Amino acid sequence: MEKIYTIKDIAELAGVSKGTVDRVLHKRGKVSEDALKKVNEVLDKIDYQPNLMARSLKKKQIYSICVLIPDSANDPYWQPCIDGINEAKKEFKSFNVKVEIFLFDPTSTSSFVETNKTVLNSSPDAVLLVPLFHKEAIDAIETYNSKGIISSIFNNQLKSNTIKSFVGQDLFQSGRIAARLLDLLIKKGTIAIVHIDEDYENAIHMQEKEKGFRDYFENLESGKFEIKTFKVKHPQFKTTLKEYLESNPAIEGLFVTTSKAYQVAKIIAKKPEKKIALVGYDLLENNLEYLNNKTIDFLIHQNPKRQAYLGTTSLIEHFIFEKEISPEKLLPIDIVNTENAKDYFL
Amino acid sequence: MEKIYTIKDIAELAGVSKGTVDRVLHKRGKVSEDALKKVNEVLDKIDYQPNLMARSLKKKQIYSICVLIPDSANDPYWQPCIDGINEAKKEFKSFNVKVEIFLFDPTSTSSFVETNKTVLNSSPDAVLLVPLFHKEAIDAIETYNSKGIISSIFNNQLKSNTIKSFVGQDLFQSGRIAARLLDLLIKKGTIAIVHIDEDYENAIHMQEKEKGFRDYFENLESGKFEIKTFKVKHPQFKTTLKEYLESNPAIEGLFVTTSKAYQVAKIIAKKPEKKIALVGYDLLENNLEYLNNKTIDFLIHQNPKRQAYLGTTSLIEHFIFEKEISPEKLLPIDIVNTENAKDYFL
DNA sequence: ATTTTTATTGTGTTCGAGCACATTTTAACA
DNA sequence: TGTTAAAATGTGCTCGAACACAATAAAAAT
Repeated sequence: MEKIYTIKDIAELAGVSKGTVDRVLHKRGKVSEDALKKVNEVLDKIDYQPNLMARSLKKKQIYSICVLIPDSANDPYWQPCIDGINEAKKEFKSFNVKVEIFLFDPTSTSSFVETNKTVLNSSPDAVLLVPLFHKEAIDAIETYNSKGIISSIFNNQLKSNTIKSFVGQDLFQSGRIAARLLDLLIKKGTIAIVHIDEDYENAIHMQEKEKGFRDYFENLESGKFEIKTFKVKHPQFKTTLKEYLESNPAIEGLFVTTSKAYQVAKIIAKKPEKKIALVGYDLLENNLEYLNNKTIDFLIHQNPKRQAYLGTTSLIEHFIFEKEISPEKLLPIDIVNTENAKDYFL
Repeated sequence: MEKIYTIKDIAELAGVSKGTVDRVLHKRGKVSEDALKKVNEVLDKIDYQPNLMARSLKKKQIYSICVLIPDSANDPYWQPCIDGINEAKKEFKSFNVKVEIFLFDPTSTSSFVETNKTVLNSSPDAVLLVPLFHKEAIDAIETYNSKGIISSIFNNQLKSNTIKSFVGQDLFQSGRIAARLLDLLIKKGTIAIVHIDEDYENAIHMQEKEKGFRDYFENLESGKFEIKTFKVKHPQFKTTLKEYLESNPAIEGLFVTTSKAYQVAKIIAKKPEKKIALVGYDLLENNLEYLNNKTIDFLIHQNPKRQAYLGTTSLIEHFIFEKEISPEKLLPIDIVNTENAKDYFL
């Protein structure tokens, strides 16, 4: 256990006052070359670690972090995010940080824009957001950046060099995993990728998952599988899918790229004459129900709670511990079946 | 954002001095009923959260935590634990905690006992240990307890009411997961549970995994599977397993209950005439090699790094944040295949 | 040489909790 | 009632870093 040095120690070792040491440490100038040298010599010899307790006790500044996430009233997928953020808040409650959650309607672009405006008005030190709307998110982040506000994103990837950090999963790989699981479930046959409820062109996550999924089978070269894509939006969903399945009786497996696998499960559960393998995303209650009755074979866990937690803590720790924010944090892609589902609710 | 109260605030609100408030908060006595009432009334109205920065700045006591883990020179499974502990150390380096790692030889009971003696001599505030040897671990924990030293365990479960906390996995469930995966991999046939390299009677983890595994198939009632058990210890391992497989040609799947699946893989990889499904534990390099060439189908990740990390941080946070130590923390049981293996190395 | 200006260095206070010690109040006893 | 013991309460210093401000030294101007 090596000695812990304080500013006072350094001052004594260098033969100057603690004020001078402080000026050197913070590069505030007003230090003679002679004194600078003396202090730096000591600093080179020892490993000075400022006492963060003392620092944050003294510093009056309260850092403000705003988190923008979709309202879970519209999509239960987002519910765990709140828990993750609150967990981070609780963990750092004694520190000088204020974390505020702002909800927007995931079905409304203008709601997203408006919420960003509100956030901007409160002029926070950092913003963590889910960039659900590509163009609008880029704009918002640009604005934050121009005001010196740090922005991080999670859940959805976005290419922008003003973003400090992304927390999420490798969606291409995620698609490959789904492919591997379906490869295992059915040894051959036709598989349909089902994109529901979101606009394919605007949903990069769907595209990435599809790419990864197809990539797996292309490299397999077995020729045992045929992959199709099926896109559908909500209102007409039920009948459309039913028709699609009836006109494609060769389909042995389905890969649902969103958290809406339960909607598909509802339909294929009614056709017990033939078990269709089904892989989807996210541990929503509805999904778990069909996982447990084995209509859904596997769910891939995107761990929104942990994403939100890590996104928040990395910002908090940046401010209070001066930790660097890692530009990309990819979470493991958890494979969930009947047996380990409950483990993921910590 | 509700106001943050300090002891001084409370003193003013209650019309007493901060010394009195301090006595009430810490139940140090020497407070008149009248003053006690006044302070408690204020305390009831507001939500006082002591400033942990100020507290740990003032408190000079350095808490000492010792961690006892098997030496990874003997078994690479333990290597990640060191990383997990160091991560915890790094995270809390500014706080008044000292974490020391002690290694023991996992093949030697006396090494375990000796290391515990060394730890005891350093009289730490808490001990986190891997109770590899059942009886000796109970004894050690008993001794720690009598000296007022908190003890937590991880990786291996142990029933003892003097233990503060266990971090690990539900091994019964873990066995069920392996069963589910093999059920999926082969639709019928004989499956052997392979216990290698450890003494079955002393290794509760093996027993629990076997119980869970058998439980799954018993409740299946399909009659499609036959489950056998095969125990073997190191030296003669290779030839014995080969003979066993030859004399049991009906075997379609193997479940290896330890991290030594690669040893089994080495053997069955040489019999390409028939693919035997193989499920094992832990992301050792050797295992990953066979996972990638698909000799091993699935690995169950026991996440030793996270176990060690959580075990350590829960003790640290107990001391510096006065957090309660949860008696049991069960980690998710991660299913790993070729596609998501690399995700688990953060 | 003396004053003024500027550069450099040192001192002292603050943050909030914890605790030792000083001071005041109350009770006990002669 | 006065004295002493005991109980209750208040005061003030400390932890380490940050920063304002005072103090000193050096340089420039008169």
